[in-house]
Amino acid sequence: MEKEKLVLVDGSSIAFRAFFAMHNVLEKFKNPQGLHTNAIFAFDNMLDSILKKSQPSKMLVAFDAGKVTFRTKMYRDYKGNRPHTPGEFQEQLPYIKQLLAARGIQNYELANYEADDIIGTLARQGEAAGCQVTVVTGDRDLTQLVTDQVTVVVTIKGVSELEYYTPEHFQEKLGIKPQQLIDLKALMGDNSDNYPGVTKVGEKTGLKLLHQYGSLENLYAEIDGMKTSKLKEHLLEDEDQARLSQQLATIQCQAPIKVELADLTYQGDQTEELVEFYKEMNFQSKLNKLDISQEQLTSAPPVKYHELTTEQLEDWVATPTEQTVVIEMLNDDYHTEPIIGLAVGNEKEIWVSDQVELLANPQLKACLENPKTPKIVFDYKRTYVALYRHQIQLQGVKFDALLASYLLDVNDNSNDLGELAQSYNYYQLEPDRKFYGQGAKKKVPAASELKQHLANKVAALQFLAQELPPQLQEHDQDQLFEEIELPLALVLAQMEIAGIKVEQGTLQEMQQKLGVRLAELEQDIYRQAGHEFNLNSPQQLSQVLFEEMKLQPLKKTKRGYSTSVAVLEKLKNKAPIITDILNYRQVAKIQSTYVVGLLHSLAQDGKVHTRYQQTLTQTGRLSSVDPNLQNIPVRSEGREIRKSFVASEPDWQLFSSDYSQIELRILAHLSGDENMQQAFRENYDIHAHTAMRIFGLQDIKAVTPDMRRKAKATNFGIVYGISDYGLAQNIGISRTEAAEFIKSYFDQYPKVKLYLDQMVQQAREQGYVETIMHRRRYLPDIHAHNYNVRSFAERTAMNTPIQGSAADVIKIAMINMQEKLQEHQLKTRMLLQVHDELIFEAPTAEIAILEKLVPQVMDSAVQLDIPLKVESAYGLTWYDAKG
DNA sequence: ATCTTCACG
DNA sequence: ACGTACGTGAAGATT
Repeated sequence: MEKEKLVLVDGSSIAFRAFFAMHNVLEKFKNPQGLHTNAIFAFDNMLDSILKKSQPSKMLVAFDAGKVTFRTKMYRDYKGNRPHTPGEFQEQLPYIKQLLAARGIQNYELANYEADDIIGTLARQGEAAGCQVTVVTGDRDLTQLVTDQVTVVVTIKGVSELEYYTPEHFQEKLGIKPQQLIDLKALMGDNSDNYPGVTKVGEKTGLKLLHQYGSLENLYAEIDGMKTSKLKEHLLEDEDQARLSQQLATIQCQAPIKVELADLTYQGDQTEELVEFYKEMNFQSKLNKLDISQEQLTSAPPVKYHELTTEQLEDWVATPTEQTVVIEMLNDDYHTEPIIGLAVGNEKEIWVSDQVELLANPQLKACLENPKTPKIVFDYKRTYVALYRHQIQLQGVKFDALLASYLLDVNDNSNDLGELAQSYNYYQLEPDRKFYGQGAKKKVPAASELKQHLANKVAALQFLAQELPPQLQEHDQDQLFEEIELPLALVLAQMEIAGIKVEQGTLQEMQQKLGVRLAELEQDIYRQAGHEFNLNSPQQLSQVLFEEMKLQPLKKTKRGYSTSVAVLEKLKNKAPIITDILNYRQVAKIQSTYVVGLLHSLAQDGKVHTRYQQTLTQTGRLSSVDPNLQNIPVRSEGREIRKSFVASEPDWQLFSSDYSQIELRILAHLSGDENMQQAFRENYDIHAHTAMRIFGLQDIKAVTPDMRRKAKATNFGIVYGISDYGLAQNIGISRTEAAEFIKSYFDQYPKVKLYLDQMVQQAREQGYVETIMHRRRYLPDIHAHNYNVRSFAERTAMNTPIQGSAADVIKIAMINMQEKLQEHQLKTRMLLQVHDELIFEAPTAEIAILEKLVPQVMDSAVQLDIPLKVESAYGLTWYDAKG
């Protein structure tokens, strides 16, 4: 028969470790009642990994009962130097015990004894009963219990990195037997438990003594034979302390515990209790990991629905009320994904079908296209594009729960209706990740299940459509939602559908040429290295450079030495191979990401249709995927890629307009700094103007290119949330110099300084910062104890209102622009947005109109205290349409 | 799945 | 004393 497995956990030390392991997210892990939950969460993670690894049949988690123990009676100062445990930790302990109950695990504490003693006692009992015992703790003291039957697992970092102490490992590590640990501690004392041991004896000396004498007992028996030394003096002088420390270090293995081995049977998760507990703690991810049915998660009856058929449509159309619309696709790319089902619902009934042909029904089409029938959706843009592919132009959308949830909190951006509903304590919709599975296991379930899922989506959406609008109002975000994000979704859908034409031939030619160059560079590099290797592997490259060629590594990464451009640039003059590598890197990047990547994204119509992610960034910017058209090269030779982007019709051209220094202008506006505002009003070269001011020059003509470069970097730094270190890195000056730059910058633009300080202050006081259109970003880390984490939040507080307001401005401009194009009945199409730039395709005949219209619309998007500036360019390709 | 690198504003 | 500039996405290697 297999041995019974007993797991004993030092709950006190593990909970404490768990708390600090997730201390950096302390303020993010709070349940709706304001209880901190980080230690509970991390503790549960640790339970998962123990249960998985050990598969125990018996288990117990022991806790310290209080500060007073038999050890404090022996020695008043025992653990007397422990700092006060934080309240955020204390409050979680009762819940950790509740968690244990819900997971079917016993916990126990005993007055006057520490968790260690309970564990020691049960470990010996378990051993005697023939169990295989595993002890889990954050404290190395417990390793004194190690035997062939008792393994002690000690957490090294956090709660995930573990060290397994078997007799062999213990021997290897310390060179003594586990039981000798007690005598070692008797000699060296314990700082964290605050007992002294023998003066001047630490781990090294202690071990040496034990190797020589075997035990404390023996040492003092033979101490007369020891030759005279300071050490001997200390040993004699501190004998009492040593003997006391020995007692303190000894784990009591016969504590008068009131639990028996037989009580410790591991029961397994108590599903109902655990579900309630996770709900109370707001542990959405854990709820979803539980292997339970929908019914077990919610007590409500299943959502009722009708099968939507052609005949049913008659009834449905007859009642034209507010409709909730769900168009389902399995994967992300709605430009190509097939629709697998649809559902509609009003306040009375829900209809569902997996028959996509229904979309050809004229009545259904008419209803979806009727602007007077208000619609509720989740992801307007996705829904619009999917229906557009079925010749339906969705109209009348008045609420998008995805957009609303993004505005309410940009942090939880799961983009999943089920998860969103759960965060509002609505549990009748499984998240898609769980319903469809993920990775290789992802698939569409049987029709009946799918239809129930879609009906659940409608119901959840109806719930959210009630829940979210009042919150938008409370945030003062009605305008942002109704006049910006919602109409923008339609504009973006139209841009994505239009797509931009890419000349396949141009790219293929580039692919040829670059392929030849890459092969040459590769051979050159192999020759210089003396052998072939994988040039794309930073690991192998650093082997060649830093080990074989003995170049000086300048920077470390997590896995080895960095081979980034910054490093290689500095090594350039040490070996000719570096230049070739840099060259290879640049060309390889262009080839793989842009030439080959773009060719893969080319659709049947010869165009690429990116998707703009409207609910992703923390600042309100858009992002672009599949392909990313917001990072097509422009600074280097990769710019050639832009020659393949062309207008889609003969005698049309590409036209591009961009805001000049929009972020600095917004800073000038927001801060109200007179000096900066004046510079923009007078239309000075802003970086030169800054240089003149911070270098104390009388005339802008006295500014050298290098001064301007540094001033430009400083301006950027200000926008990013300045730090002397960051600025120093960027322009290659010392930190002291950078600090002087910043000081003189703030002297010249005093209100900028004031404004940035205010933003940090505001984040501290109200927990978030805002853009001019009330886009909000919460910054819980602003209170972090960790300097780095806190500093990051402070820089974010400074940067987000600037970057985010710029995003607001161009979004408004895009909506207005689309309107103007229609109003003037222009054929011009808006195709791309690159943060501060809009790209259009236009008949050559309309270019002259655009040259006036686009800048006019863009710079009047919002009224600021200083003018906005827009610059335009056009040409046959995107390469040419760049000023 | 995560890391490293590098492209953009 | 601490060690970072803000916001993104894709490719390829490695775990």
